[in-house]
Amino acid sequence: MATIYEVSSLAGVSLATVSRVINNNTRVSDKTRKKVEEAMSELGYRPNSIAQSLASNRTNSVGILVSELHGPFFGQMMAGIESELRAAGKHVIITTGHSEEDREKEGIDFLISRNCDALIVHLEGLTDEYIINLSKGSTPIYFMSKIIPELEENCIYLDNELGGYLAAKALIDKGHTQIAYISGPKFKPDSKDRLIGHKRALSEHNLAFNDELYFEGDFKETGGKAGLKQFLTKKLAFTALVCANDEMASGAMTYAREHGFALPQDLSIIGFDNIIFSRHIYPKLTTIDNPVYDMGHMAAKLVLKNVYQQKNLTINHSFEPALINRDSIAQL
Amino acid sequence: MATIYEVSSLAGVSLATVSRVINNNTRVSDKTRKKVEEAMSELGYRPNSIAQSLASNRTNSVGILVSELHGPFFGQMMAGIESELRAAGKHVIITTGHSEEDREKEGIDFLISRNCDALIVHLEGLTDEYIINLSKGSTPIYFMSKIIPELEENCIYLDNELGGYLAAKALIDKGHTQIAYISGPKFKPDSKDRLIGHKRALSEHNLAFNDELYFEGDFKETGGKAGLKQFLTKKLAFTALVCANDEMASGAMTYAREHGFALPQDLSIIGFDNIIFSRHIYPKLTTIDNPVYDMGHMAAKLVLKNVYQQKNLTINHSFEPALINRDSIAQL
DNA sequence: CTGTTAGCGCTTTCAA
DNA sequence: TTGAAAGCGCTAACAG
Repeated sequence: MATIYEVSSLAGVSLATVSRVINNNTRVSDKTRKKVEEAMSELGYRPNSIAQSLASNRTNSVGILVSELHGPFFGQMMAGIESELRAAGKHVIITTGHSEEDREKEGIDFLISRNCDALIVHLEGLTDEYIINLSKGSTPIYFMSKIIPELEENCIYLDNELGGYLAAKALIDKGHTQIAYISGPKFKPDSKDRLIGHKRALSEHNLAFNDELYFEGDFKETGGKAGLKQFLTKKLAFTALVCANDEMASGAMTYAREHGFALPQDLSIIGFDNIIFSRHIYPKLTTIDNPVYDMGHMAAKLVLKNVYQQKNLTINHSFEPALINRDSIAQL
Repeated sequence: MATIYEVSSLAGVSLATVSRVINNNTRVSDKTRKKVEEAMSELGYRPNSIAQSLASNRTNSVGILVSELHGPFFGQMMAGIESELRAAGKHVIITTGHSEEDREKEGIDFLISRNCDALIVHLEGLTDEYIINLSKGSTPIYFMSKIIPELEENCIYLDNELGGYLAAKALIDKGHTQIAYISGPKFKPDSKDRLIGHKRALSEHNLAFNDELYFEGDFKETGGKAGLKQFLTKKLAFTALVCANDEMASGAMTYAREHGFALPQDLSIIGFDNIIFSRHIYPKLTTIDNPVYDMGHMAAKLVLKNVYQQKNLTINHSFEPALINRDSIAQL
């Protein structure tokens, strides 16, 4: 591989000049620039990005930490981030935290030790305290689907409360009054906020929240099954079920059908997230859209603006969920 | 951040010695090693990986190119690769090619210019000729779900022919003789091989392949719908449908149900890939397992062995698909 | 507008 | 077993 030296001697200019045309930032005369460019293409020269990084203290890489690499939620998120960053010539280094405190710590350390210019992370296991402390380090960190008051400027988040509200309202609007609720893990803020919104919708319509019809799930298929099972064995009366995400909704549907329910006539179900498959399951799932892809885009823009000084980027930190009407709610 | 200099002066040894303990390869006396380690931890020293890369000409990063970041197939693949590599202290730089020739080229260039030690790629748009030429470069490249005879040692692939065979056989074993087939894009080797296996199963059972009951799909939901629609408008008789992947199977199911079919009684459907959601759709999809996660693992091992000289790694290049029996095939 | 000259922080011969 | 010293390929003052 040709180096900058060879280019400079072939073009008959100095190192610095070649560097300038590579980074086309300072003024170089057109004539000189042309000479250099010719020399570069003649030698098939490509700058060594490692050397650039060492000298400039910038790696043009941003570290991403997600809980899992698979799964529709993170897939969309990564796709949103990567497409934006890639277009700006930056690359992404991706690692996983598996929603566990230790592995998240480790993942972040890993990324930081890799000299990423910035991090975009989706954290589920770490405490806010730890996170705030982390943010004092020299690597800027941005947070997906999370809001930490002290670090609000670094967060991109969804209005989960509104989402919970919309889901409940969709059911109420179709005449449902006995509504069961399968939540995500209580320790996750998303779960809490969605539930708060749910309760607000209920009380706005003078409906009481029934603790018997509440179950704490795990955001996975199994949680949906377990929750519905519990409601059913307790022989509770309800016509509708809100699941705090689509995966649980899918699990609940499967369980319901296995136990003789006709869907949605015997039981209306609404999910949350609008993952790609929600329209493939049967009946097509009515759900709340969670614009993760867009949020990924926005997180990337935030980095581009703050870390790479890109101009003219409008940032908005808060995203709104929206109801996606499909076939899983029956009119009562 | 402390540098190696500070460590060396605090420990009262030379640069070289510190470097040796970092890379704990050469012999350093226990006493010296201990002194250095103490100095390192006292300063909170962490080697600068960029500088290491520049000096050693190794970046400890492997580039991954997938068609898409979302989608269950690539998610599993990346997860397999990342977990193995990460455990070895390597990191992955991920980018996308969107199945298009130009973007795949560009993605590979991008990764190479990033000085990756190796590449693991899933290519769909590039010609074998181009690929073979690429392999002559200095960055070793490994191929997922692909077999290029000249580069077989660098490929990890599935026996698609066998998969196609197993799918057809599953149907035949349940008494089906009129079988429709929705293929993936013809230009993809996977599509071709699956079809070949399908035909072999047919002829082994003295069944003729009916061209009328063949449709070239796109490996997406829409392909499944379009294919089934065509068969239906032509008013062809068939009791079973094989779809060359699960996404198309899901699309076909939706279409069938919208047109009054009871599944699987009126139409048996089998998919291919065993993506996570195949067990969530209704009826639960009988399909052919494609062990992408394991294949990802293996690709990572291949890199660890060949590029990072890790020992004791058994490599096998070829993987076998297997039938996953669920509920979407009716006994005739 | 262009060139000179220090480094960036580490690895790696080569000697001792 | 340890140290000295020469880079790795580039950027970024600074000077001209």
